[in-house]
Amino acid sequence: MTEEKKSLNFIEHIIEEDLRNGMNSKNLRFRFPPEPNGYLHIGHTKAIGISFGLGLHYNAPVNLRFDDTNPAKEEQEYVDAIKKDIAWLGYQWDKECYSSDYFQQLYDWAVKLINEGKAYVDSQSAEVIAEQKGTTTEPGVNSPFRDRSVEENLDLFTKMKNGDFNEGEHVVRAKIDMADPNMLMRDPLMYRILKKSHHRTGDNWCIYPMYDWTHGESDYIESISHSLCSLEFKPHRKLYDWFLDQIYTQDIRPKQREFARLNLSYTIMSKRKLLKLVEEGIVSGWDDPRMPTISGLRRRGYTPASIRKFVETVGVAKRENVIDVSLLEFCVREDLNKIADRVMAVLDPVKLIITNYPEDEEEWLEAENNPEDEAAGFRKVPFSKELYIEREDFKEEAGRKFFRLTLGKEVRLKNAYIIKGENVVKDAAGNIIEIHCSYDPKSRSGSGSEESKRNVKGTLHWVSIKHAIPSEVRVYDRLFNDEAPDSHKDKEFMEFINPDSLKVIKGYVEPSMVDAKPLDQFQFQRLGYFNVDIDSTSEALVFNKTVGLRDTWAKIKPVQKQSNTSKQPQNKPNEVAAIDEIKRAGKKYTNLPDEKRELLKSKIQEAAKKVEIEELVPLYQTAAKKVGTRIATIVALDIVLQTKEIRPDDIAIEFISKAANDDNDLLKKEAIEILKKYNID
RNA sequence: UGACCUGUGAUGUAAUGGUAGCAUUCAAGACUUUGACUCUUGGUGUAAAGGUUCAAAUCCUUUCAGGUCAUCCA
Repeated sequence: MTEEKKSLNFIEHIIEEDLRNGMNSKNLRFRFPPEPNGYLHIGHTKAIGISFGLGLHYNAPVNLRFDDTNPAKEEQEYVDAIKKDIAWLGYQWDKECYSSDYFQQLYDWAVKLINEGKAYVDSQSAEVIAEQKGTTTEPGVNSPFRDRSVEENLDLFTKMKNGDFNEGEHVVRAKIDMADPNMLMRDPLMYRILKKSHHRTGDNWCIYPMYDWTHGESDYIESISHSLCSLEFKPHRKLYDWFLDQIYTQDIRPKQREFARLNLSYTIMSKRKLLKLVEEGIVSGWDDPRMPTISGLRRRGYTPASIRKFVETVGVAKRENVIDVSLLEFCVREDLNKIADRVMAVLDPVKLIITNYPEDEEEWLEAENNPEDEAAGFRKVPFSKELYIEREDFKEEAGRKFFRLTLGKEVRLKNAYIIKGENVVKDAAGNIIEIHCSYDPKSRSGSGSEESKRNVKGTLHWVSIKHAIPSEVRVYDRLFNDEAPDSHKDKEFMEFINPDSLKVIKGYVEPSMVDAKPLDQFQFQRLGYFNVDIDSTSEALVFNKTVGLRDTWAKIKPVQKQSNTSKQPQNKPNEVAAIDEIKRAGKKYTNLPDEKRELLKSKIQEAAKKVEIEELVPLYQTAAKKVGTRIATIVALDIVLQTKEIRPDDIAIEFISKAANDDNDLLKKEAIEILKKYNID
């Protein structure tokens, strides 16, 4: 163990405190309890990372427990997939457990509760029980069956177990308090009748325990010390503890603690919604490389180490969060940079002819596999008179910031020679079909000559046409165009699907790639990280783009006018800054006293002069839940209209009217004033 | 109009009454046979108001904002 002082998260603080209070660290034990009803996704990795990370930190065992109490939704297929994914991530569980293994114990304890008058059989319908529950502001009423005798309860429970009743005829409920402010304490269900085969217990049971009755008791059976789950289970804690109180006799008593779940920008995380993407054919399956599932990420080329690093970096706390995908991307790049061999591939080719290079000559030049890893060694790449280079790497003439090939300028071909652009050949439509250039024979990389060391500003990657292997390359973009596709009250997440999330293109890779095997990872130099897809064969190579390289050039080059209208507007830096300014101001707006608010307003107005209406609309939409941002956006819109001297168009009107009907008075006031100003009803 | 939870730069997370730190993003620069990597530098922050204290992000009060809770789901 290193002496390194890492800051602790709040869960570790809790554990440290328990240890200080006399808990033996040998009694520490954690668990990860997935329900086997779907595939694991990046959100689950946080929970996995927390519990298994704690196990590693404290050298404590971590159980993998399948929470399989609902045979209607669960299948063995998912159990297998979950185990595979966790193992792939690099975590080792101690025991493999199943809630279903505890059905008998749970049943026995339920009998004990009935005997003690703490549970009863209710014979009402689901609807009636729901009605009697009351609401968050009104207490519920007792079931007429609440005071059945122990004998009757026992008899009915036995018959339920024996299959004498149909589904829905009876349930078992804990007898707690129908007036408790916590809805979960209002006589929660413990058992329901389900005449379904279970993937492990078969037809042994036709009554199945509910989550609340199962979870804490399972933790107890397994001697879990700290039972960590996500925040939405916070209200369940009271019940968790109540159930434990009924059966608890030993020293070790599990503790439930809750953390905020992971949200990723431009991503959805709900199993139900992911399933919809699969079912509607938006993606090719659960392992489609665009999916946020572990299997999708694996196929896309993400490494276990990068995902573990991501989870670790993201941290643990109790507040709602949205993590930017750029952090995930950073984590893969960081890992792949160290381990991926570099190769050359051209994805958008244009022919380059070296006029003074001998016709039939070919040379096999030495290329370094990975400058970050000396052990990676070298390989040979073939050079010849006719090459492909990236179309984007040539311009007939260009400004001084363009470091690539232009007419009359020199650049280096990576691992090869320095060349100079001479002239171009165009087709009838004016498209460049060939670039002619000359090379400096003495400038070969690694030859040791003066010329080989000459410094030219640009270096291009290339492939020899004769030797290159044509391959399929799948280039992915985010699946959704919206930062938070499932947080809009008035819009379905499906509306934000990016139609260009997959582009299949034909690329040319260097011949060393013949031996590439599925899931092998490479850096296509100057382009990004790519891996070999599982669809790939030795006859037809298929690559996935894992992630691009960081590209500072792309940010400064002028945006080309292209037809892809679905892309978000490429903001110029000062507009981005202005939008940020508005966002930031909005965040504070509602909390300020009036005078300060005026000050903030003038700030917003200043910033608003630099933006367009089109940029305000999405800002308003993403801020659906943030009142301050909505107000700031409306204030900004007002100024935009004024300074540009335009009347609001339909979009703007819709946008203002929506604001005028908002619950927040401040926002309402601002919006109504604008409507008045332009005489709109 | 209840109960519970949560508010720290753009994003995420530290500081447990004592110097607001780290990572990512962004910006500028150095280096470069990858406009990558690496390195240097820089910007933005404790929701608001009041109180306790020598000292408050931290404790108290109020306000504001966000979230969760009424499946025979987990």
